[in-house]
Amino acid sequence: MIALELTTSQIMEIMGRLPYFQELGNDEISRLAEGAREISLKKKEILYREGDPADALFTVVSGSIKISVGHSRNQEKVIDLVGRGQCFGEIPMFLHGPCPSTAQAMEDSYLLSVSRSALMEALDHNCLLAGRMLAGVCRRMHTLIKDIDNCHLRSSSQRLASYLLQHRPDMHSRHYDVVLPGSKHDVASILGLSRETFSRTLHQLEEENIIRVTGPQIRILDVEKLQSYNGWQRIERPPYVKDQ
Amino acid sequence: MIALELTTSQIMEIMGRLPYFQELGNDEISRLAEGAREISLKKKEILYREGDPADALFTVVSGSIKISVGHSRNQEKVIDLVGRGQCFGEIPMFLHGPCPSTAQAMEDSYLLSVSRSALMEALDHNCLLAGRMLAGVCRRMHTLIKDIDNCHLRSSSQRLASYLLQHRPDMHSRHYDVVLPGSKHDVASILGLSRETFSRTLHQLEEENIIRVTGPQIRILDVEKLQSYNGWQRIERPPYVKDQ
DNA sequence: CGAGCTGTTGATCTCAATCAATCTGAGTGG
DNA sequence: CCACTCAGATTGATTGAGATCAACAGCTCG
Repeated sequence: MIALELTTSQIMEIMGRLPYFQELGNDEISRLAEGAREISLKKKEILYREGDPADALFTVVSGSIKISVGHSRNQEKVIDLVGRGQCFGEIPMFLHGPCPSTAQAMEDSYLLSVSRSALMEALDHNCLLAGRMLAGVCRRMHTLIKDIDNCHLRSSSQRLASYLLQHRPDMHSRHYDVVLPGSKHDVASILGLSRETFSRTLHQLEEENIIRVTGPQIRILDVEKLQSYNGWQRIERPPYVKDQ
Repeated sequence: MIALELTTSQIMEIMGRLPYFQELGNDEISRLAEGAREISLKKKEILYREGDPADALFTVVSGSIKISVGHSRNQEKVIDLVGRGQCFGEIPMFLHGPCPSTAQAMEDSYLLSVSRSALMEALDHNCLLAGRMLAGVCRRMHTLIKDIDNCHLRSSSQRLASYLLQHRPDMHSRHYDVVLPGSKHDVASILGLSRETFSRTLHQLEEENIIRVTGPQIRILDVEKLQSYNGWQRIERPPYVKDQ
């Protein structure tokens, strides 16, 4: 992990283009930039571990970061894959507690970190920023809930189908591509499957001509069949009646 | 679902005591109260379902609410049990989208709802409120992440042990009680177990004199053994070496 | 009382984890 | 250019934990 020496104005330049901070007042950004650092991570490098203290919010400028739990127990479960422009680390920031998760670079990445003090200062004066952060955190929570729902579906093919349908660009597209946001291992972990099961399930759906897999790209050929996996089982079991 | 006819001043009285809104300016509260309604729910009554539109934030004044997903598919997975003073419904509120989950009263309950317009108005002017809501949402996300981690642990006894340890009042207490926040069925669902497996696991730990179960109350007798379930398995598998 | 709900216990079965082996392609260096 | 390594992905065989099915015990409530 390398902290680069950029000038404040360079950092402001970068921040001004990030979703959270764009269109904020120039003085606001400059104060935030005072508490900001740029961080360079090599592929596989770990930014923080579960339980570490934290006093900064991170934004991905380039590259991608894997957020996971259970890393220390050797039972990694991926909860999010954060791409460029997105933020992470809100939880320890606002709860003033240790990190609940581990953050690891999936490829060489540049991050911008903003210190808690600078951020809190900005939040005290700028409601626009607060609103964006609320929306941001809610969005993360929403995908988390979707993933929980997904992992709770019984069969592996249902989970995969549901995942692929979640990434449908719009309600009416019948064919579309999904590019896996990480290695098959990591995506399997998001789905709560072992990499082996994930691989098998992928091939199973391919056999049935529902999808076509080309490396990390999955082309959806038959949305209806995919949905039938998902919407299946509408058990309307008759109520149990004793002696009848 | 009954919307009671309370006077604005009565609502202000109630709001002033809720965590999110206490200590806000009187004029702020009165404007929020304009957009507020009190809602009465009977036990088992559903406030909203997955996919419903929503334009209000809810706070539990008394009673308790179960938040779950997959309700419509007959595969309910409980993601949160919300008690008095706590808020829910932030996600559709800030994402301007449909509810990702279902909210159902676990007992007769009173709620206060605040309309989106009133809340947004307040957030635009009051950074204190925004900060509290950020902390609130982050806290919910934090427990969500803990639960995901938990459900990903292999054995049922590990999950139960981890759950019970999460509710330890402080790091040093060796004996303590955990009162289940809902029916065994619902708690089992939080742990990602069937109620049958949950029951069996409970009795298994009781057999080993680690806990004592009395209805919804669980007394922890042996924290160390409980921790050994959790911290167990520190697989330090030697790296695979071919022909050696 | 009987209906309905929650929780318990027993028997069975299924699906995904696990172990193990192989394959592929990218990267490295002689 | 080939040999070698290494990480990721795949495929096969096995198995065990937990879901499911089934029956029942308590309990509360009208």
